[in-house]
Amino acid sequence: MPELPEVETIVQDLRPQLAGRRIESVQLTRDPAIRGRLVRYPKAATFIRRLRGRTIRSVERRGKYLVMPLDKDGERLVVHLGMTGHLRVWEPEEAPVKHTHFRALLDSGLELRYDDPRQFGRLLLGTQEALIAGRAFPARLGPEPIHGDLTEAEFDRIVKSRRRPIKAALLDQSFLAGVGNIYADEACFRAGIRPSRWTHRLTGRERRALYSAIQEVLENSIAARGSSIINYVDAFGLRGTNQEKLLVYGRSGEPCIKCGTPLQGTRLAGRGTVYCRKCQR
DNA sequence: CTACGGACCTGACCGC
DNA sequence: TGCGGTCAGGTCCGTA
Repeated sequence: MPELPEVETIVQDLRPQLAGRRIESVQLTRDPAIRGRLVRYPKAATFIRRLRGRTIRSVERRGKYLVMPLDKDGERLVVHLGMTGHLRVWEPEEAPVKHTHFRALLDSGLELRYDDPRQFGRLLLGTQEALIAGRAFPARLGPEPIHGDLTEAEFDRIVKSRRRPIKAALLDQSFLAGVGNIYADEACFRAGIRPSRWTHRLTGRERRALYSAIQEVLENSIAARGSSIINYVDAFGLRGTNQEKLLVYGRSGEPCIKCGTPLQGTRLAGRGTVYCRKCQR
C-alpha cells in the first residue's frame, strides 16, 4: 500500500509526536501466529522487553521503511507497513480499530498504535547490523531516488548494470529504494517508456527522462500527502490527494490523458500494469 | 544473474 | 443474502 511518498508523509507527521518520547509500556497482540509474522526480529517476547523504557530519538525514512533510532547503542525500531499497515498516535481512551496488533504508551500520555488487516507489515528492533544479519532488513537497499541523493550518473549506471524489464527494475528495492507499483507506472508514463522495455536498450535520452519522471512523481505525491487508493491514510487518519493526479495507475481502459487512446492494462513482474500503447514506446 | 509462480493475509467488489 | 472468483500501494522463497 504505501510507497515512498506515503511513508514520507507518515514520517513527517509522526516526527513531532514521537521524537524525544519515552516508551512507557508495550502491548503486542496475543495471537502467536500474528506476533510471529509481525515481529520479525528479535523474538516477540524479547522485542517487548527491549523496547520498554526506551526513548525514540527521531523518525526517519529509508525506502519504504520507517526508522526510529533509539537512545544509546545504535538500536532502532523499524516499521514496514506492508500493504495495509497504519502507524499512528491515538488518545489512550480511543477504542482500538480492528486488527490493532501493537500499542506503545508514550510519556506524552498518548499511544502509538500499529494496525494491519493483511499482516504483511513488520516491526523490527535492533542495530542495522543485527537486523541485516537476522535477515529482517535487506542487506542491499538501493539509493534514495529523491532529495538529491541519487545523481543522474548513478541512475544511468544502475539502469545499465542489469538487463530486465524497466518496471521490474524500478520495483526491485535493491535497485532503487521506495518506488512501488503506482509510481513505477506513473514514472514510465511520464517518461514515455513502456514498462516492458529492456533496461539495457533504453537510450540516454530515455534514461534522463525516466530519472526526472521518477523524482517528479514522487515529489508531487509527497506535496499532495500521498495517494489514497484503497486504505492508505496518513498519521492523522486522513487521506492524501495525489490519487486525483495519477495519470495511468488504476485507469485501465480509460482514455489516455494525452492522446485519448484507451489505456492498456496488463501484467508485468507479477503486478497489474497500466500504460498507453501510443504514448509509451 | 533473472523470471516466474506461489505463499503470506483480509476485505472489497462483481457477477451469478 | 450468499458464494465463488478476482484483485489489491509488498516482500520472500523455491524452482527453473
